[in-house]
Amino acid sequence: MASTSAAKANRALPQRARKDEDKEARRRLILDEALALYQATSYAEVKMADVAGRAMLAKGTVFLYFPTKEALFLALLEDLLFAWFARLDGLLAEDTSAWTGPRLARTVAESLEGEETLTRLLALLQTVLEQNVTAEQLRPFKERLLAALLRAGTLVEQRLPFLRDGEGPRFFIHLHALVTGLRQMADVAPVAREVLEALPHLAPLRVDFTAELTTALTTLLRGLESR
Amino acid sequence: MASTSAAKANRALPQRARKDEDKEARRRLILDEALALYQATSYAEVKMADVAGRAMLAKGTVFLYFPTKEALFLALLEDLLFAWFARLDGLLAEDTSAWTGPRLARTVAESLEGEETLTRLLALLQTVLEQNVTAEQLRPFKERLLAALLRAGTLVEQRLPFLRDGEGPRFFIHLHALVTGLRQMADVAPVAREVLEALPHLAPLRVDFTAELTTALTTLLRGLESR
DNA sequence: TTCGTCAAGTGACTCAAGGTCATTTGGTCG
DNA sequence: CGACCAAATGACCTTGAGTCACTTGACGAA
Repeated sequence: MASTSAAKANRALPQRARKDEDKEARRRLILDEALALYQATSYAEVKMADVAGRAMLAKGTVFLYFPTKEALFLALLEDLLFAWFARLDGLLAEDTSAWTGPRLARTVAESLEGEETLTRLLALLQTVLEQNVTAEQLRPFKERLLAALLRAGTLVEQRLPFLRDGEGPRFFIHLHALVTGLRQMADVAPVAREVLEALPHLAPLRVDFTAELTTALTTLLRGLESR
Repeated sequence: MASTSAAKANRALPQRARKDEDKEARRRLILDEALALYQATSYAEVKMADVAGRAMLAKGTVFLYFPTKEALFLALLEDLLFAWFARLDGLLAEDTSAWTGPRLARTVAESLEGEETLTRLLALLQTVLEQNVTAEQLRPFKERLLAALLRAGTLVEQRLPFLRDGEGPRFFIHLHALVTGLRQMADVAPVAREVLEALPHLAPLRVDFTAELTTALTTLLRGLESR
């Protein structure tokens, strides 16, 4: 548990974060350390004690900033998810001419290419993260999600002339489902990976996330276009 | 933890299951009790001690039949999943004439209509169940899955003339992804349900599993047909 | 029928990890 | 400079999965 860059950032902070900005910095620090651990392992393997250790804080302190492990990871997901939405909005706003289905499919799939952490967290959302969180913690997330969904949905409807009213947001519902499902299939647990690699004839069960998402979205949009 | 029908079945068994058939019956009993608890609550809320209690067995005995909680639920999923595949195979074999995309979409979606437990477990597969299971336990599952996928995929290719080689199995990959994702969105945790019900404007975030699966599959298949 | 054997069954125990809280202490302000 | 108080601490609590030394019922042999 060597000193990390984030831990260094911590030492720059006063020992007690009394100003709101210091609190925010410490919160960020905890999120960063949790993220680093999660990227290296899995949700179950990330221990709250380790997060605290890496951030050079006592375990109890972490619980001052996040009431549960699930709340911590929900906050992490929130950061990544809405950052992605913002980036996608940018891509959709860049070119206001009419788009083709395949172009949208590619744009979306590629925008998720490097977002393994985001998509892994997304797959945890309903089965894990929403399990130990209060309604008060969940509400703002859902509110932001809806807003982002409607905004991005509207943009998509503007780009794709063949979309009918309300099909933009629905596109994102299906996207969410596909991302969740495909990420689970593509990013298998070490045991599963071992099994799949040991038995070559199981190759059809292996899934390339971006490739599969692209074809699924392309097909889905072609289906909408050809009515 | 009153006596259940399965517990009654247990009492009909000898106290020690020495014959293979008795062992199998006891194994089934444990699975049935775990299923009953899971249907009433959630994976996290099912305690191994409760499963044992309902089956009128000591906790240690349950671990004689299933090495981990995850292995128990994987076995449960295996039962339900391959029973469903068998039923779907039946439906696909019933009428050997050419099918339309919407017909297949409806058939599949409806065959999953009453399978909430199956689809909920499926959504747990990669994020939870494969986490604490050995490769030896997982291999037979994956083998059976591949076989079922190829068989059902072949049948689908035979019914839908517009499908190209290998697109039958791929259809099931996408189906798996959609089912996993949509189930997670439709079957939200109690907290999430509370939030969504308290705030009517969040209605767009609610998902009707069968309806959404049907439209997604229909659109997907139309996309394949219109090339 | 009885008895020895041994695997099935048991439940008290261990262990790990999330979460709590009485106590300590550093920063701020009068 | 000292009092105050919220931030920080870490020993402790709780819960639940999983273990294992011991008990016991089923069955075959005598």
